[in-house]
Parts: sequence; C-alpha cells; structure tokens
Amino acid sequence: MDRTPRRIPAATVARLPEYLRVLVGLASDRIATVSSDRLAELAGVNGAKVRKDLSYLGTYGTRGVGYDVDFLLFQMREALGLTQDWPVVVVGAGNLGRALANYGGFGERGFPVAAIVDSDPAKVGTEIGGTIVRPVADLAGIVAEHHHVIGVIATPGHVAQAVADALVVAGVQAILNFAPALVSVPPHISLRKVDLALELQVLSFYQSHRETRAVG
Amino acid sequence: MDRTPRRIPAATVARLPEYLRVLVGLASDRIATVSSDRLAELAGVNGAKVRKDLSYLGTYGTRGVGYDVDFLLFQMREALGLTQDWPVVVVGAGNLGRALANYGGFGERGFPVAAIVDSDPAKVGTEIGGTIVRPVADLAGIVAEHHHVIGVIATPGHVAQAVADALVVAGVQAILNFAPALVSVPPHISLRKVDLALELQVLSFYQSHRETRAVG
DNA sequence: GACTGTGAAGTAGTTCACAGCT
DNA sequence: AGCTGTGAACTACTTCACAGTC
Repeated sequence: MDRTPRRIPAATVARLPEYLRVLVGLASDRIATVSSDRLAELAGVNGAKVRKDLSYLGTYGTRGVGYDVDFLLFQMREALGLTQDWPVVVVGAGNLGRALANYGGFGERGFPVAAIVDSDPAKVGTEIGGTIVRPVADLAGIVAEHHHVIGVIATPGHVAQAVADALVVAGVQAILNFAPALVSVPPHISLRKVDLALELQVLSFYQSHRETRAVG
Repeated sequence: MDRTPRRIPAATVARLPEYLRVLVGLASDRIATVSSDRLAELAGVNGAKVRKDLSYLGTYGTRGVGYDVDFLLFQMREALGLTQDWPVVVVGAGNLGRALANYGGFGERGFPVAAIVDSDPAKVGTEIGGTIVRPVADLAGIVAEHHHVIGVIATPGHVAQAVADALVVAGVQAILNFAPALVSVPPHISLRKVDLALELQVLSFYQSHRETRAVG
C-alpha cells in the first residue's frame, strides 16, 4: 500500500518503451505471467535492472511467481501516458517528413499523424500517406483542433530553431527534433532529439577502433 | 607529446558527432579558433564536458586561446573514422526503408546507400532514390563489392533477427537496427539501434508527469 | 524452491575548481 | 588575463546479494 512515487531515473524511463514492446508481445501470445529474468532476456537487459525499474513504477510482482502480464502492461501504458493517443504534427514535407508521415509505426503505437505542414506553397495541398499538406500558418489552428499535440521537426537543420519557435508560439508543449541542429525552447516545453546519422557515426567510430560495443 | 590513447567512454563517443556538426559549421563560417565554452554552447553541453571529452582524443588546445577549428575538425573526423565513406546496405524496401534510402542525410554525412534489398520479388527491380532494389540473395555480393559495408535493418520487427543473421553471414561487421525488436549478433559484430517511436513515448511520459526534462 | 524488492557496493559519467601554460 | 587539462568531489546508474514472501 505504499505507492511511493519516487522520482523515476531518466535511464529507467528510456527503457519503459522496451518493456512495453515485450509485454505487448507476451500478451498477444496469451502468456499470463513473466519473471524479471525472462522479461530482461526479451528486452536485452538483466533481471536486476528490470526489478529495480519496475519498482520505481510502484509495480508489485508476486514473489515466487513473477509479474502478471496484463496488469504490468496496463501499468506500463499508464506510466508512459499511452492510455490516450498523442497526435503528431510533422513540420517539413521533404524526404524526411514524408518518410515519417508514411511510416506507419507512429500511428500504430499511439501517435497518429494529425497534420503535415510545409512552408513551400508548391507542397501545400499535396497528399502524403492520406494526409494533405497544410501551410505553416495553420499550426495554431491544428494545435487548437487537437489535444496535446506533439510537434515533430523534419526540416533541414538551418530552419529547425525557427520551426521550434513557431511550434511553441502555436501552443505545442512537446517537440521531437529530427533535424541535425541544436534547438532550444522555454523550460516548460519538453524536447527530445533523434539524429538518424548519429548512430551510423558511432558505428563508424567502433569499427575504426576495432572494438565491439554492442547495444541492445 | 603524450598521445595517451585512453579508452574513450561511450558517453563521450556519443557526443563526438555533435562536436563534428558544430565544427563543420564553424569551419564553413571561416572561424579559426573556438573555446571550449563556445563549442559547448553550440553543442548544447557545458565547457567542462567539452574539455574532458576532447582530452580523451589526445587533442590539445592552446591555453589562453582555445582550439584550432580546422585541426580539431580533422581530428574529430579521424577519431570517428570518417576519413573514409561507409557504404550502407538498406534491408527492407517498405515505408521505412524507402524513407531512409530517399533521405539524403546519410550520403551527405559519409554513408552513401550502396544498395537496397528486399525479399518481396514485386519490389525487386523498382527504383528508390536512384538505387534499384535487389534480391536478398545478393547480400553477400554487395558486401564483397564494397569495403566495410554497414547493414541497416528497416524491416518489420518480426523478421529483424533473421535479417541480422543474414547480414552477418554475408560478412557485414556493423549493423544499425531500425526495427522495433531485439536483435542479437556474435560479439565481434557492432550493433546499435534506433527506435523512431521510442522518443515519442518518452515525451509522452514526461508530458503525462507534467515534468519538463529537456535534452539537447 | 522460486522469485521479488531493495539496501549496499560498485562503476560510470559529470561537474568543480584550480594549477599551469600562452 | 584567458583558457586548457585534469585530479578530486559529486551524482547517477548498475549490479550484487540476500531477506522476505508466496
């Protein structure tokens, strides 16, 4: 009865989506319970880490038995805030933006593409993956139409900061930046970045140094 | 004169591509020297971290002056192994694979798309971003045609392990996995993963918990 | 007997703060 | 005076190891 809401370490938060993926698989295989060691094996980590991570969620398994898959799945979705959808607005209808909008993986995982916007009038009105490209001026309207929209920056690096500023003005609270550029936002806005080439560069480093550094 | 080749921490390696990006920008602006604090500001970190990171490379700046941009740029490319190109073979010509192959950002940064392969005969022979899709059976040939090819897995999760195995058999030494699945490889193979939806899930977590956790 | 939950120990990464060079 | 390079202090994260529960 001690749902201690301890502060969850960032490293743990980053692993929760992995556990979620594993649990979805177990549930669809009709597996009822799972031990920390088995979950760890499927997620590519170790049992102690799983137990400590889950303990931060206030999730209790059963000693001698393990964790109830359905209950843990529910709790994981709850913890990650995935009991609701988070519509995404993609800014930039170039290669990367089209790619992300066409890639079905976002919608499947609770992040439907609500809109795509682009500053190029030639692109406005074209269709990408069933969504019509809208002008950047529509941003505020798009944010107002939906609840808690996440902004995705898929533009060249040199306009990334301007796009981020526009997203913030439009009322977006969370931004995912795919552009290879540093972006800064007011402290109350959540910001994360993904650099598609960065991991290739890291691989290049380890190949050049003839050391293997495996990462799940 | 003490080019100590200390082991470079993984956290430092992950930041080198950021420094590289900043240095490329400074060099194109014809800026000759940069201090650790300025470099830190442009990379979104702090000065002490920059100095410590650069010290692992055995890179020496000049006290009272800073770092020579061109020299540091050269060293950074050298450290990352980017004095050569690393051709990439994309496995999977679905939405994600087409996206990655069309996305010019890889080629620009030294990772040209050498080939795209797919197991679907209907896709083989079609063109994506100037490259003809080849059958999976061509993998070994593609690896032999080029030096040090990096394999990129852009398939659905349920075939990711089989693709990884095929890449290893074909002689690939480094793999970047975009599929949302755990993949394991022999210890001498470098493996990294990128999960496009994971960062959205992390944003969802922080939004739900109404805490802002900014990340450069 | 099996397996969780967690303090304690160990390891990695960050930041401080300042000596030392230009 | 300005700025690097780095031990030392600190903080975050991981792993161990075992008491507690089923």
